[in-house]
Amino acid sequence: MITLQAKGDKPSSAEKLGDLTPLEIEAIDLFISFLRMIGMPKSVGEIYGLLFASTRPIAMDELINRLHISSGAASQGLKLLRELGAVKTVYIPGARKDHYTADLELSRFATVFIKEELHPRLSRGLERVRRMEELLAEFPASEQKAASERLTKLRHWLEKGDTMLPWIIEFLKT
Amino acid sequence: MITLQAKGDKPSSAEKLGDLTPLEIEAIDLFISFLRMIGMPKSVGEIYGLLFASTRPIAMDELINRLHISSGAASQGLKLLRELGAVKTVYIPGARKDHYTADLELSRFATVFIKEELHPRLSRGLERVRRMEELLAEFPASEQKAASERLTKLRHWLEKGDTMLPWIIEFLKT
DNA sequence: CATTTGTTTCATTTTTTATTGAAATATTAA
DNA sequence: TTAATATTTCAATAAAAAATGAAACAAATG
Repeated sequence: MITLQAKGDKPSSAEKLGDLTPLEIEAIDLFISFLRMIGMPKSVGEIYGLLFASTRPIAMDELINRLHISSGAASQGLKLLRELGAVKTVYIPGARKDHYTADLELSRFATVFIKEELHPRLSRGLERVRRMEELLAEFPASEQKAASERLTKLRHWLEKGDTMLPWIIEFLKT
Repeated sequence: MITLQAKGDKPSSAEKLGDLTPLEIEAIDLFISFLRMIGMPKSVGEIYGLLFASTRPIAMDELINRLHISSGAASQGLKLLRELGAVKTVYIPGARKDHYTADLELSRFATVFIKEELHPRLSRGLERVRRMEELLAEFPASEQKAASERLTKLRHWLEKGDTMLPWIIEFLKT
């Protein structure tokens, strides 16, 4: 593969089918790292990163070529990002292929993570604690006290965490 | 393996080398789910879950037997939890083996995650954005504006996120 | 409607992450 | 000491997660 780039070249000239520019690489790296934190595979970070770095809309085959990912990964990654609302399809007159751009509302990632991962887990956690508190009733009195203290502590903590989520969402949105 | 438990038995009788009680199972499940979210393997969740559910200190071989995990997983899991401060060694007069208890300061998990994962990533992200803003200088004026808007937006968002972390830590602690 | 082009699906493969358990090391007891 | 017990380490293995790419499907073109 050709990785050369004429010396004086300013970015944007070597794009399209060429290799990634330094700026693109930085952006991709950044989003790989962030999206991985909320459980997304590398390929999704790459896709969003490249779309974020690029002003003009990009078609799937360009993502495949420039990122060197498979069509499967590109298709699934785009689907996921579209479902999140993090990527939009752009209409380009006379273009056969679909073209994509990054939606810049970054809070979306945090929000989705909170709503779909964190909050449900806290809720299920709280249910569980209640169930545990019931189970505790059948314990010998000797153990009841210490155990129920722990459960109360755990419940308080889960409740507090859950209270916090809407704030965080709000704060990040504005 | 024996999984029976006489009908009238109240918990705590079948412990030690027996199977897990319903309460323990709930606690373990809960902590597997939570600790997995901050990137810890199942075995660590199991260990902390069992220690949390148990009032009395537990030795490593009991963890191994009751959770059916290997000595390696037990040793490494305990090491990690000790390093986090989430598990303490308890001195028991005349006991050969080390005994462990769960530290109940649950905010510790969130705090560690924030300080060791989230904050460093935001910092590195900010560095990167600055680097990108420099790279941008070499761009054709036509692309400069749109791109620099994005970077500014990204930078603001990272800064805002990073501001928030100390609050969250504070709030969860109290 | 046939053909070309673009996209999705999903069984297979690759990569990454976690677990195992035997051997090495450390610790306590006799 | 030495033997017995407890713990850690780490190469090998297993399990989980992600990526691949060929085949099925869909959409646009002429």
